[in-house]
Amino acid sequence: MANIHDVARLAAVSPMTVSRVLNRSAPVKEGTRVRVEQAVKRLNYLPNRLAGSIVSKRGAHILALVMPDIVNPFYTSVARGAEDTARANNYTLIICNHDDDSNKEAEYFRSLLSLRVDGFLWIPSGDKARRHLRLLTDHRTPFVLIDRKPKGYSGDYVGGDNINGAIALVQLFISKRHRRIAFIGGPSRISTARDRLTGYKAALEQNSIRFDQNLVYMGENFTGNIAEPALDRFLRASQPPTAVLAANNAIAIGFLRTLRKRGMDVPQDFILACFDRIDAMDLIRPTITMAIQPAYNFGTIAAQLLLERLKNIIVEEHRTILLRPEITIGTSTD
Amino acid sequence: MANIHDVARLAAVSPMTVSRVLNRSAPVKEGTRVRVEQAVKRLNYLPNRLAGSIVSKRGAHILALVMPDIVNPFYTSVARGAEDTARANNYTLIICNHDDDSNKEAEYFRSLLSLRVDGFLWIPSGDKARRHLRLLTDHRTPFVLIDRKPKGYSGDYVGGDNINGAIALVQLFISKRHRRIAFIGGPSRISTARDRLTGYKAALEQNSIRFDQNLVYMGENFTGNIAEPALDRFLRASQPPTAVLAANNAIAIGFLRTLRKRGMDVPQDFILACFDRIDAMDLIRPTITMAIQPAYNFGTIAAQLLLERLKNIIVEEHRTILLRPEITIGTSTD
DNA sequence: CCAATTTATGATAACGCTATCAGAAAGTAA
DNA sequence: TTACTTTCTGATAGCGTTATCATAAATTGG
Repeated sequence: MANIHDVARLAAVSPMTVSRVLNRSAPVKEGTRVRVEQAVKRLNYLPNRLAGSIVSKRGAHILALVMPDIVNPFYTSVARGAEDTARANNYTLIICNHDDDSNKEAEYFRSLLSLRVDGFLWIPSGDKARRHLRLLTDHRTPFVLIDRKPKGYSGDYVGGDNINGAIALVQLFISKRHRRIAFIGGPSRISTARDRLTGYKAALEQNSIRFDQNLVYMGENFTGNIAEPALDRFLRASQPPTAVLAANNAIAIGFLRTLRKRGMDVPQDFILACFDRIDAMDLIRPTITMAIQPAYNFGTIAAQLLLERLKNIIVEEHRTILLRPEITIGTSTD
Repeated sequence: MANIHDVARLAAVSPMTVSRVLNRSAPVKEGTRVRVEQAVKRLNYLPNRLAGSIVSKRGAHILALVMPDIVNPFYTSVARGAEDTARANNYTLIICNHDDDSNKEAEYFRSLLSLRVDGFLWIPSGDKARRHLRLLTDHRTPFVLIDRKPKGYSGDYVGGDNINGAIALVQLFISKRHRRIAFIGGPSRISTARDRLTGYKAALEQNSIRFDQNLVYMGENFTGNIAEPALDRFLRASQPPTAVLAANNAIAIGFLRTLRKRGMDVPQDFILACFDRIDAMDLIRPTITMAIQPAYNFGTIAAQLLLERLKNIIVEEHRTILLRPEITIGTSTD
């Protein structure tokens, strides 16, 4: 494969002149430039970004997105937003799935830091992930957190307004005269689960509804698998709920699936609402109420913040961007 | 940030010895090794993979996945399979979305070759993408194609058996006594659209049903947007269809959505089947028949083939792996 | 037309690492 | 002990670039 010396030889200039033509890093006389460009074309030469980044100490223009699981459509949209923004700024994006496993996450960080990626977009695995922060700051690699905010973290962050989103959903239930309202959350080591629970409690309190621990199920993960034990718990309650708030899309789907398996359905047995979009929801009948977060924008905005840190100069210390979810009322809430 | 010289100094050895400890590339005496490891730990040193790859000429252990759109759950699963396999082999995965745009695709290839990625997993944008093949072979970067196979391509490939999949679906319609069967395909520059059309035609022929051009709509893309014009076309036919085969999940969803918008539904007005999974299909009523492709395995197998090329030695020239879709019969086909 | 600028180009060193060879240290055999 | 292996370690060079400084060429002003 051709290198910069081959091009230089063919164009009868020094490698340095080739470099200047390719990077526009200094003016080069028209005629020389054309000769170099022809040589580049002739040899099908593509400069080695790795080599360049080593000596210029500028990084190879790579961003990493470390996140739970690309298969969940919510995260997929975040990834797409990040990728589009990265590309628009001539960065390449690496995507890694940690499956909410802090050790897997740690391995990725080591590997990516070793690659000298320019920066991280990061949906952390949970509060334990705070231990990775040191690693990133030690290696002076900037990062922006997305969606989840570990306890005590105060750096750049882009996420949703989970507390008010949950309040709005519960309020909706209450406005439909429901008072036995259940909550299915994810693991409480993850901020989104905590915040949505907080919102749920706050809404109850605002309406003087007594909080009942039997109507809350915090699962070991954010998947549909936790819906069945949650339902079991609710049905065992002395006064079972009539409305259920699921902390995310996957849980809601799991819940609906479990209901139907048991011969129950929405809205006759429970009314249902959840966070995040469910694909093709309009085809499911009755449709579920969703607090849809602007996932794509999570990705674009976070990438922009990160790129600012990379390009600039100095920006404000800590920036927190909270985006409001959009509530889509489903027929299952009637 | 510490480099290998810093570690060497602290451990009172030469950089070369540090390198040997880190890469296990040659035996190092126990005591020395321990000193080096302590120094590495003390300095929080992570070797620079970029620098290493330049001199060892081994690539930085990066694979690239160039594909249409990570937002479609089918491709998402492919990506996840690829990522899991890459990780298991200590490779990092870069994901790029070309949106079926051959120019965007070309830009990515240039950028990724410049990064000296070790190999490509590639779901091409269409037949025009064949022009990029030269670029890859010129730069001696191995690749494996997934899902789509441009006309005339004969290298490594992992995909689905689209012809027989389509035949099976049409056969299913016919077994339910349908004879006016329509097909909604994607652009015919994409092999999956072509092959599914081929299967559709073959099944008709096998059953002595005359092919009717008015019952075929080949859209400009693979999205749900093409469903509406397709339906218009079908309804204008002298004898409208009673069964519809959609070439992928997105088109089927678009079709169902369009139907309902117009006060029609499945299965009373049409029965419906499609390729690829639709998430939470079991919640949609009636459910649609799907030829579900093992997308995750597309990713894992393709990555394995690629890694074989990278690690080995010489493998067979051209390998084609065709995986059969699994047909899930939906109630809409009753 | 000559000096003083400005613009264009090249030579050299360095980035952080590893391949390679050479030499030192340790182990073995006689 | 000596000679011969074998094991370990280091010096050097070089991977493909770019930063930096130096010099050559072109341009400007008087």
